[in-house]
Amino acid sequence: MKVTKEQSAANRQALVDAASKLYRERGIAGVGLAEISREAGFTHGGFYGRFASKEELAAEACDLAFEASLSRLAAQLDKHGGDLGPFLKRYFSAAHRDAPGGGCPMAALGVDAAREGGLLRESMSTGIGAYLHELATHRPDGTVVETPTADDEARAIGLLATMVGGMILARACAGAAPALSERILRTSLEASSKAA
Amino acid sequence: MKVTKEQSAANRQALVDAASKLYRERGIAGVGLAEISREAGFTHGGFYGRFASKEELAAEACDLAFEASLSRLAAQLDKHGGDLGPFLKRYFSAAHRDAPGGGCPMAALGVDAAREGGLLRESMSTGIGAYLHELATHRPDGTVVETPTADDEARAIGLLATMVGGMILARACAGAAPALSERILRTSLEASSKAA
DNA sequence: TGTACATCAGTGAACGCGCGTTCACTGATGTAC
DNA sequence: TGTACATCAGTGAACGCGCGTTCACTGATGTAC
Repeated sequence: MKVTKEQSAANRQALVDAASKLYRERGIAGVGLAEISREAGFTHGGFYGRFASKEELAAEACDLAFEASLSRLAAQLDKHGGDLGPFLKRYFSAAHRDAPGGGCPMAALGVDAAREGGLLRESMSTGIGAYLHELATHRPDGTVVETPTADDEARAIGLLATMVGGMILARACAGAAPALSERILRTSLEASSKAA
Repeated sequence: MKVTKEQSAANRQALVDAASKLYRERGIAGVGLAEISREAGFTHGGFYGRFASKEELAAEACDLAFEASLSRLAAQLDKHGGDLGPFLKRYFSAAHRDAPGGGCPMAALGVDAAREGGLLRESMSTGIGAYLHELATHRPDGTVVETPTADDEARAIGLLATMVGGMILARACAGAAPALSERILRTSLEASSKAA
């Protein structure tokens, strides 16, 4: 049955929402369109009326995850006068480690983007660029620059590498080596706080 | 047809070899047992005479990748008198970025270990621990300690996080944003060299 | 050392299942008069 | 404003395919005599 244009747009968005969460939790290859459709409240028959392919959904799901992540970063920076500390503390929390579905798109989907290529890698590349820009323009002393220097860029890349690597390592041994996982979180937080 | 015990052991090993490469290239969920068997030169019918499950193969494939990785690290440290520089230069090379199948198990399978859990996460946790130990016991000044201090541990974790995160980010935007990918490799190398 | 036979590594076909994708159909929406 | 009808969002069933796993079978290996 047909629904209103607004409802239809909301329904499409519900699919992207569900995909963004499930893909970050279990990977692109780990979740089927049927499950995503079910999670959003639909049958999967209508999928190809809304998306050209699974790849397109994955790319939009990645975009959405970056939007949320970037606005969280911007909000935290804004709230604390440019101090990255509070943001990093949340980033390296056990809560974030244990809930990838709502967390950092790079730690959750970076490897998938490398494997899948195509639209997802495009989205991921754009997102990484935007994230680096946000980090680079906010200097440790609290000042904000419009055009970051090479040093600003380098600081941002080092910081982001520590964030993504630390989170992936902490997740990779969570449960199996809990003490190690905690130590990785704590140490990565210290290392990134010093750098930022 | 039956084969000699030695041949049978070699055949089993060929499966682990193939799995170790293919899983690192395309992920655990991205490669089937039939393809791995074919790559090793067999039909997939005999698989369950050699392994209890796909999970068991994945764990052994991960173990093998760590063995190779750790001995490469040890060999480089040995060759250059404890200097990590040459190893890091190879780690952050375009060659390593473009050939995950023979490369770092943490950058390639860390996220899969977090998703799959079970035996794979056990293997990954053990491997991460061993890798961190190797890094921690080799100090930047070239000396080797038997029992690393908390500072040694922290240095190792910060270093490994930069390695894994930098490699994953470089791979995630390779092709789609080549200049950015190169910059991530170069900057991560500088950041990790300074830390080590 | 030579022969007879039990073992078992590997084959090939099949299992139920979920995958991404397609399509004929339904019926409420939104438009034309 | 009220009615007739075309549009099209969403349904439900089906497609071919590859998945992990199972199993009856084959025939060379390795052992017992």
